[in-house]
Amino acid sequence: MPPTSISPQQQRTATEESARPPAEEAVRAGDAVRPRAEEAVRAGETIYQAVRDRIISGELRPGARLSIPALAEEFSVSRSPVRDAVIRLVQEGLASENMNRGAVVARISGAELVSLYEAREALEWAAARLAAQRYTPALRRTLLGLLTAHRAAAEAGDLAQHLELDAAFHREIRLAAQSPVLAQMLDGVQGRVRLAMRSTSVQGGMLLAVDEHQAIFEAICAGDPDAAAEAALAHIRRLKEKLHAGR
Amino acid sequence: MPPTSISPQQQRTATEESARPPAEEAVRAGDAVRPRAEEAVRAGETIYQAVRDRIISGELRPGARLSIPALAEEFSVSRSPVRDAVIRLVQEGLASENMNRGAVVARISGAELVSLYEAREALEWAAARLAAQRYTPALRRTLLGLLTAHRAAAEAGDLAQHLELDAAFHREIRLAAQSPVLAQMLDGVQGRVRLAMRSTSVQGGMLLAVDEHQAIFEAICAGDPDAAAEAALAHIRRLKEKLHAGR
DNA sequence: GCCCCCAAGATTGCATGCATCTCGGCCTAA
DNA sequence: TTAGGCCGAGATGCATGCAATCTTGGGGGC
Repeated sequence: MPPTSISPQQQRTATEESARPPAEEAVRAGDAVRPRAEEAVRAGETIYQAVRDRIISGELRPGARLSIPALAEEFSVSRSPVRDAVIRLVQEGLASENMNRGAVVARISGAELVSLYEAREALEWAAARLAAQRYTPALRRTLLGLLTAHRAAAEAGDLAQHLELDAAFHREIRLAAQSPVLAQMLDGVQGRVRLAMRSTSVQGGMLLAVDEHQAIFEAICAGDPDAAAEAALAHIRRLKEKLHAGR
Repeated sequence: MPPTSISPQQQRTATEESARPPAEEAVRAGDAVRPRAEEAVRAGETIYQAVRDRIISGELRPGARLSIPALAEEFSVSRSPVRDAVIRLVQEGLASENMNRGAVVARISGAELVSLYEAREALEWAAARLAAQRYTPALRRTLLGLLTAHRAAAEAGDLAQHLELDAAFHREIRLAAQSPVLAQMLDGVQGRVRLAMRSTSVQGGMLLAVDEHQAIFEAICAGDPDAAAEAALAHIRRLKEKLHAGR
């Protein structure tokens, strides 16, 4: 299939690949007047999501150019929706741009990474507290499953699985906190942290991370917000201090 | 003067008001080859700032339409930079949009306001801690000046001054924290909180706020991060609980 | 009288044109 | 050889065109 392709959804100038299917326009008889196109998502939204995924997954490294014409051609759209997407990525801090020189995937400096962790400390602290306050047995089951899998992965030394399950654990907690603003901020921080990790590869302590997660888990299940918050804080703070050391 | 006017800076299609100054092009002799136009800011940036100010200042109420053609005409630019600005405002949470129906100034629901305060609790908690760690005498002087003026305003019952000085106090602390990510998040939260206050007018406790600020101030000046964080937390938490009550 | 349908007007989202800007390579001069 | 400036290719930021969609008010059907 072609590299990627946005649902046409509207606007078919038919400049190239004209030869449009002649009478295909009429929908098969019996159909409703308009299938309504389920959701009708904007092209700009699709591109935003796609490029964001590439940045966070590491497919696009820090410093990589986000060329608007190139992306436009790749997604088979004009430059407008691509521009919209890039603007959003810049606003989000995942890309940075210089006047008249386009945007590049952001390079997270050491100082900014520390700042990110300072923010993350506070946010995870709050999220764990709220999660403990809003504890449900379903949460316990979910977290327990993640923890078990995580410990197995850590003992096996599976780094990819570790990263995946670590992120999943934190994601569950911020979902359980049921605070959309907190969750959105943590999402943003998480994305930028992952981006930064492409540059400064500070990893390790997989089993220690599992133990700390377990402490958070136990405090949440005990319905002890203060203990949960403290455990989360200690966990993130340790990661932050590893950054200082790893510098 | 015309309502607003973006620095032309580039692009002069010369559709209207053509009659361009003929030989004015050549700079006065002796000048550098190019004055470089100081900063050369984008039109979209100017519009973003302007509309953002209007939203936060309350000139544009929640629910007000952000009509792209109307704004384009007002600022005497095309729709493109206006579109860019609106996209950024939506991304920031100050506006919301429905597919094919444009954007409106965001209506912050009660639930979202609570969530905003949950996040603000955490962020102010962290900012006060960092400010205490990074204490300098200059910070002491600045905060002391603000506190004195704030107390006077509160005793005089000057609501506008109270709001102004309250915001200034918190701004100083998040500057003193020297954590760009934290500061940016607090900015975003603060903007949306102000927006929400347009709908749910819960105010009061000016003198109490001053007292709480003083407690934060004293802890910071004492170089006690834990006490500063706790004082800030208590301050925001009280405001949050007033929301619950005021509902 | 009330409701549904529909057409006009306005607006959105995307496509595209265009002037300016930046950057790389090449040429000239020291 | 190296420093410095000129030129061209490509990209950016803004302007504008256009089809599809949404909104709104009035007319016809019940």
